Amino acid sequence: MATIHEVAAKAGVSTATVSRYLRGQKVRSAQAVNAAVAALGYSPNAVAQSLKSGRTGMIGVVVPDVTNPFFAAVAKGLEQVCQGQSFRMLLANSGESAETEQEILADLVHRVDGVILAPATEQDDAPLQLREAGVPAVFLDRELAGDEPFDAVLVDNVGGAHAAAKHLTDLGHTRIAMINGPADTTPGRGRREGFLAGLEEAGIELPPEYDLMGGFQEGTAHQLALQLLAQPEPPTAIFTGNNLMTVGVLKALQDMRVDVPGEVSVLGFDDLTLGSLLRSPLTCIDRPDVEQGALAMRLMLSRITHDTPGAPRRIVLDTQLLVRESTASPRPTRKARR
Amino acid sequence: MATIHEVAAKAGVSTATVSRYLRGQKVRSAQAVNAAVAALGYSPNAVAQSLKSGRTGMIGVVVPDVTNPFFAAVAKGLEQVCQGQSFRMLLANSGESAETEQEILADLVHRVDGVILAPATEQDDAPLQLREAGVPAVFLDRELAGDEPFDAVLVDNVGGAHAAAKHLTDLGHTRIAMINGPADTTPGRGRREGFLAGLEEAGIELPPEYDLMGGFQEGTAHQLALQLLAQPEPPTAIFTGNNLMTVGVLKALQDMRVDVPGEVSVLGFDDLTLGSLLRSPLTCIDRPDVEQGALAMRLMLSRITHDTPGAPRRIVLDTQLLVRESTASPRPTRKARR
DNA sequence: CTGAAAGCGCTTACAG
DNA sequence: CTGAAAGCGCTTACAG
Repeated sequence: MATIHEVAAKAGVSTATVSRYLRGQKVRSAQAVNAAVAALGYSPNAVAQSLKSGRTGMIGVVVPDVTNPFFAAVAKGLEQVCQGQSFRMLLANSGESAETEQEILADLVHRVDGVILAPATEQDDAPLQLREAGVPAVFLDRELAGDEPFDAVLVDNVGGAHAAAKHLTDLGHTRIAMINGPADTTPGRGRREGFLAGLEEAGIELPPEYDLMGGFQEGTAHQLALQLLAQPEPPTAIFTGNNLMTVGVLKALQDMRVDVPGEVSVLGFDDLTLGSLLRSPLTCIDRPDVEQGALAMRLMLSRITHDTPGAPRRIVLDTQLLVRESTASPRPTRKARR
Repeated sequence: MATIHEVAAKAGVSTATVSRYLRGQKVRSAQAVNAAVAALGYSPNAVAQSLKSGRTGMIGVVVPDVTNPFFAAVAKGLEQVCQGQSFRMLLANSGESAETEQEILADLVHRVDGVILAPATEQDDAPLQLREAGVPAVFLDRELAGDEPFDAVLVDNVGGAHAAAKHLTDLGHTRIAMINGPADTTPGRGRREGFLAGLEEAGIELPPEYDLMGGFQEGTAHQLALQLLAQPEPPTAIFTGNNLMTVGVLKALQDMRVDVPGEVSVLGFDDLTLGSLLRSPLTCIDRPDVEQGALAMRLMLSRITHDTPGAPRRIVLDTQLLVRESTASPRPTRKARR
């Protein structure tokens, strides 16, 4: 690949002049420089530019799993904003592991202008190194437990889960179970809190055997759902902590030939891509996922390009109860399944 | 952030010694250097290292849309292999636009060690610049029309679509429609070719009014499906060119209250994430998507790290017909819908 | 083993 | 407007 020196030589000028020409400054030899650039197919080396400027034009994005449609949608929002401002995304998967996340951040710290991340847990201290290194960070959908102030774009987990509980109790359910993700993550904790509060308002308890927790994954939710169905008194409604868990539960119910919502109502936090095409179109707590990504990126870029100072901003997006067909009033009589 | 100079000063050695120590060489002052590194929280600047070495440790990945679950799955495969070899992925969306792709590639060319991409069209010549720049390229799921030899990891579009046609004709369908993506893309062309061949074997034609084409998107497929249903003699079976188009068609059929497979059978190329949970579990042409990504990344890394020379490799993965419940024999009698 | 020095490819005050 | 020169933060032959 041609360097600026070759262009300068060919055009009979100094590298400074070539550099200036490329940055749009007036130069006497514009003609010659332009010709040389074209002839050599020259484009400046971005790595060298970064070393000089200290800017890389890249935003690191660390998510637990790109395959999760929620994060895919978020990535789309991030990308849209990013691209418009000629920044690029450096995408990495932490796989919900704090160690992996730590490695990724250490590697990213010098090659990005900022990091947008969904930390593995709320106790995670890996992100603190970003602050020490002076790299702007924006938390996405999750934050840290400490009172370290960071920018964050979140969703109203408590409110959403509260609405979910209300919907189920309003329908008349009393035997309600929750299959949720880890309580040491922002969504896990918030959704639990909101759901319990909602149940309590209706005077309903969540007995331990209905209070199940696992990774935010399809597989674990599938198992937990089977466990639930095997109980002497299975619930008539299940609230699931995220989209992946909803899928696991729906598959378990389908495997066991349990009718939804006839025998069991299902309400998920987060919609499914094909929510409306399902055998039982999913009732869910919906939220603006693409927008969440777009907001996070805008927040980041305003920090970087306008060098916006000031206190961290915490944006909390509203959720919406989307009533479809996977929830209904419980049947008057029910027998335990086995 | 601390530099190697500060570490050297603190340890009372030269920067060369610090550098050597960090690369695992034996140095007399290991103790002191180690202490200085720790005290300053030093980590080498990856950008500077790249400038020296010419290696960036990054692989550019350019796809039309990360939100498409197929590409999300591919991205997962790419990521898994990548991470294991301590490379990072620089992900960009071309949005099916050759211009955007061109810009992205121009920007990426200096900051990545290789590019894995799904070109917007087969006539696209943007990727040729990668070759000129000496940047290894691997085509993913799509290739170029010319006989430019490039590495590629593809899927057997012709064979898969052929099997799809056979399945439908075997069921007894004769009025079969195809809603496919652009013929100037590898999948669009191949699937068309295979499907037509399959129909022909059964002595069935594809009349122009059953031969619909649009972008590989949900929206266009939705419209085209409505168009199909409005015809005096609508088809009894529809083959869709990709997952997004399948969703569009299924939604259109649901909107119009058309029973699947009672009134219309649907067979899609590529599975849907929730294929089994749908109202009519989808019969489809399935393929190993995560593996396709993993293979592409392995191919890329073998080019880069082993500096493997030799002719371009073209890997074509097999597809599999997955029969579920969205296809059935046509009803003996049918009336036109309106 | 070690350090001084050159150089990766740029950009930008500093003189002119 | 222009060029020589310094410097961004590293690494690595080259002498010692």
